Amino acid sequence: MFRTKTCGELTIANVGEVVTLAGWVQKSRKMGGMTFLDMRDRYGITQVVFNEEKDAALCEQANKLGREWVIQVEGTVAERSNKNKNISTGEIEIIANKLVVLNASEVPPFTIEDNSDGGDDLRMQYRYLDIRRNPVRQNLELRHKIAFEVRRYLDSQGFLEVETPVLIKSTPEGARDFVVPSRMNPGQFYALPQSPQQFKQLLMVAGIDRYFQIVKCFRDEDLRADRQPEFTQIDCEMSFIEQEDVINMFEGMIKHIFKYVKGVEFDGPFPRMTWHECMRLYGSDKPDMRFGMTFVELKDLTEGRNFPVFDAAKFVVGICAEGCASYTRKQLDGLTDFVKKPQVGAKGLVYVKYEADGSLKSSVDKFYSQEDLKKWADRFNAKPGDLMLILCGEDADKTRKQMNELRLEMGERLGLRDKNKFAPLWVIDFPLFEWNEEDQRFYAMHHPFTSPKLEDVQYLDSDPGRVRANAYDLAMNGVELGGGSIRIHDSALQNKMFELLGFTPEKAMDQFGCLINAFKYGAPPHGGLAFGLDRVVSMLAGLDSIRDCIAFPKNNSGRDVMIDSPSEIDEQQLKELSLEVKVEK
RNA sequence: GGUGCGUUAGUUCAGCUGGUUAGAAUACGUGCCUGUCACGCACGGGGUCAGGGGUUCGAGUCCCCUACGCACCGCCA
Repeated sequence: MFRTKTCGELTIANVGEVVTLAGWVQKSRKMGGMTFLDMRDRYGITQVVFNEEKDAALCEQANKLGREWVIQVEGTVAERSNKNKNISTGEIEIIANKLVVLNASEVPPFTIEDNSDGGDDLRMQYRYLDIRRNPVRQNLELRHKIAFEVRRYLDSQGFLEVETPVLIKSTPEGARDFVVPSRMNPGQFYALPQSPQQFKQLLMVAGIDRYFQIVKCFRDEDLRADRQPEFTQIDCEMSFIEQEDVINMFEGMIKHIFKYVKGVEFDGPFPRMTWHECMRLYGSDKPDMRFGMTFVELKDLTEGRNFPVFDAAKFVVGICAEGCASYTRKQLDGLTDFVKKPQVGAKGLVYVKYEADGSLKSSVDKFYSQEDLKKWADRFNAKPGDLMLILCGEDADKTRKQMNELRLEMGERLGLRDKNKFAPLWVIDFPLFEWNEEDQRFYAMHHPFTSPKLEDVQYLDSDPGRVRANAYDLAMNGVELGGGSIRIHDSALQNKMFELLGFTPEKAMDQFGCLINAFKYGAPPHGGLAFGLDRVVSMLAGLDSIRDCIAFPKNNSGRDVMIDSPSEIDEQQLKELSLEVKVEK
């Protein structure tokens, strides 16, 4: 037997037992004739003691060990004279009587400790060493636990986990597909699924009325801290349900996860807000609800005072930062620089300080009287000591987006984005279509199978932009955790949708023919949603990047720096695949 | 496709206005040390300053290009 105990389980209760441990050398401390060895495995750290006086040869052997060597130690559990309160095994130590080196190790390129000295890049290159560290391993443990609780909850609700294919058909709508050449069908390609959307709807037609799958999805788009080319969805679909049923079922799932994984319970049902309201109050469809600072519109109060910037603007919007009237010139300049960054894109920032003495001081004093500013302050519901920050612009949507950035920045600066606070929000009533300026046409905001609200069907032809969808997202702390919709199950309505989206019947048939045909054979009313597992895990772990909860993630350029992929393939492989490669420089 | 920041010892970083032999911490090695647990002390080895070009009497430092990394915008139904 390699080991009788792990490095994390021995306590004062085991004193006197003879045990065998196996693990890695975390560190050794030589104190004259005594050597203390910290031995590590997945479960913890146990101190092993070697004493020159008792066994000089064994002690000498121990002194030769280096970091990350794999060893096996047999010894007796003893109570320590000096206890270490920081670790669970800190009350005991092993008096070694036998030491076996199972494998030596080179000096690792970074320290395998909770606070490693290694940078991200290096840790990714040696991810198998990085995962030995507690913080990384704990994220993987959390991920496992969440996936486990998802299965436990959905199983208890009668859901069936069904695997769907990974090699499917490319559809040019939406994100770019990753494609895989088919050797047996020269010149033809599979695509990797961006989501199992069509398959899960087919499973509804197939009568699997409660389906889920924890499934890898692939999108060939540029990456971000919260976007990987391959990511994992908790993909779900239900039949004979309405939007309310879906929302309740999966609100239950999220609550279940938080309760059993994190010990967090939410008070009452999650709040809901329509998409339009979200955009009006937060300038975002995934607002961070951990703090206020909702938008206040001011255009009507700014007119007639000859301030050219506001007069020229079609839209004026502001937020009120509580207790920030004491902001210095430098801080305000910093905020102005922030909104002027190309990523935000505002031209400037107007501020109004509500001083403690009740006076109002602003960057537009020349144009607006105290009385004018008082009216603004009243609309903000501002109190003495508050700071109002105002942006304006031609385009209300654009200006709101800029204000959203500023609001989040202020939330950050004021410490209002507490990682241990969780503020969920169902965003409902998304628009069905989204106008694309570049292509001068409507696109489905969600996907082409999303059903319109019954009462809005009348506007499908006359005013498509006005049509709301039976679509919903779950946002939390400014992150979109998931979203979904009630699907169309009526062929006539589906054809209408394709028509509005500019599909000819032939093109629709070519791309979605299977689903269209399936709908001829008794498709039940159905709908569902999908959560980003990586994002859910990151949320519970308080991570800034989903990379940290993925065992082997890709870097910013979509590369796996550990195995060095993607890579070129040899001529023979290309030939078999009937491919020729031409890389333009 | 674009913007910003970065690249100096194994690692994380400092290096000012261009000026003698490029530093610190940590890791590593050697020695001392019998209750350490971020052990301590002493000594030591360790550098293509990302690569290329330019400016200059002189470049880690200034300029340009390239590569790579990170964050973001576009993109992500």
